[in-house]
Amino acid sequence: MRWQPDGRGRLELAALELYLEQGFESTTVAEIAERAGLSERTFFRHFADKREVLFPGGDTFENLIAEAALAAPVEFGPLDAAFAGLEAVGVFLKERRSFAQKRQRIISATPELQERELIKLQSVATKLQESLLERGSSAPVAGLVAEVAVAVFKTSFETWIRAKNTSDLTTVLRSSLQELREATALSQ
Amino acid sequence: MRWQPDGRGRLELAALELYLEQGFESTTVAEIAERAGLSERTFFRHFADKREVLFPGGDTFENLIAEAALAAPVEFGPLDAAFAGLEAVGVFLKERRSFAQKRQRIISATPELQERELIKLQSVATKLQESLLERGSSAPVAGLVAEVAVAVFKTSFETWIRAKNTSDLTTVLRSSLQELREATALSQ
DNA sequence: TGACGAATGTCAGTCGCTGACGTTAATTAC
DNA sequence: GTAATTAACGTCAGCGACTGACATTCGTCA
Repeated sequence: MRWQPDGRGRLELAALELYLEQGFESTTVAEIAERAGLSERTFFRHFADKREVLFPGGDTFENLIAEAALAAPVEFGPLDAAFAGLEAVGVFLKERRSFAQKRQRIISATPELQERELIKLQSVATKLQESLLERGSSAPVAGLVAEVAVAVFKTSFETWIRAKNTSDLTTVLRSSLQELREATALSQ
Repeated sequence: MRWQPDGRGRLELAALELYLEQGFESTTVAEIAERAGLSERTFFRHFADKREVLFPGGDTFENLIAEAALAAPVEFGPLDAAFAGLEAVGVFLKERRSFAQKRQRIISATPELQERELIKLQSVATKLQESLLERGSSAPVAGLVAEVAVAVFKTSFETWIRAKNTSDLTTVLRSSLQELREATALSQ
């Protein structure tokens, strides 16, 4: 075989390493390609741009959430259904915490990458909204709840990533939901 | 005087027009500068990049929200304080609806610009969080509520922009908050 | 008048990214 | 088993976003 296997994976690994070593901005796509033993042009065949290499998996993430939300018990309201979706991610990330931490360190240091992450979360919200619509929510409620659920996810994820002990994202999610309910309850 | 006045303003106007006429991606910074009677280099002295020209005002927006949230009555809980901040934006945008619509048409057509908009909203959330902290909220609650408030703002703003009749953003915000409270209330 | 600073211009250069075209290797068809 | 097809990669040329360095013009103020 002329080519080493899994060129795409090698590019992802090389990019992660170089972004950690030198920072995102001072790393060149040519450098990444070189470390992966490929050409720059090939990098752009695998990834739309220099940032996308840090966001693999495409829409598997969104689909995971959407499906789990859809599969939630019928008696669940939209918010609980949405959270059933988010908890599926919690399970998914359980084994990948250290990778997620490395990745997040890079993203936190780079506004460009934060933008990309935010738009990914936005598409999660959109997908989630569709699920809630299918479950019978009205359009305004589905949009609102999806957006709010993702907002809660953001804060929970951040807490989970920063935690010293290896905590459970699902647990954090549940307590955030609890806090949300308290904060939205009308003060009596 | 050698230079026409308000170069920056001319660049903003030229950019808005060209983005509307030809789309964001097929518009060149050189074109914008030319229409404004300036050089490309000068464009980049006024704006960090090609997108930023659509987001003028810097952080006046965030400050407006943060201050209004801070000025809310002491007896308000964090969520209501946050909404007091958002309503200040509602007032601010009242007279600028048609401009906001043009701008939003461009943004909606361009993922790159959506990314930028999202990170602006993120910095609003951060600023808002600081206000809530000053009001005495705990860190987790402030973060959560700020994030959720901005999420509600996003859906309200979208509704307001799309409305056929010239509705009031503040009104939309209030009804969204009401919907949020219903959605988070435990189903009895 | 002359020194200084603010806004702009010019130029060269790097880097992200794309289109066009050619090459190699595995697979599939016959 | 050979030929056609396809998938993955390489090379090259080129555009456009963005930056650094240096020069210029104009208003201002001593």
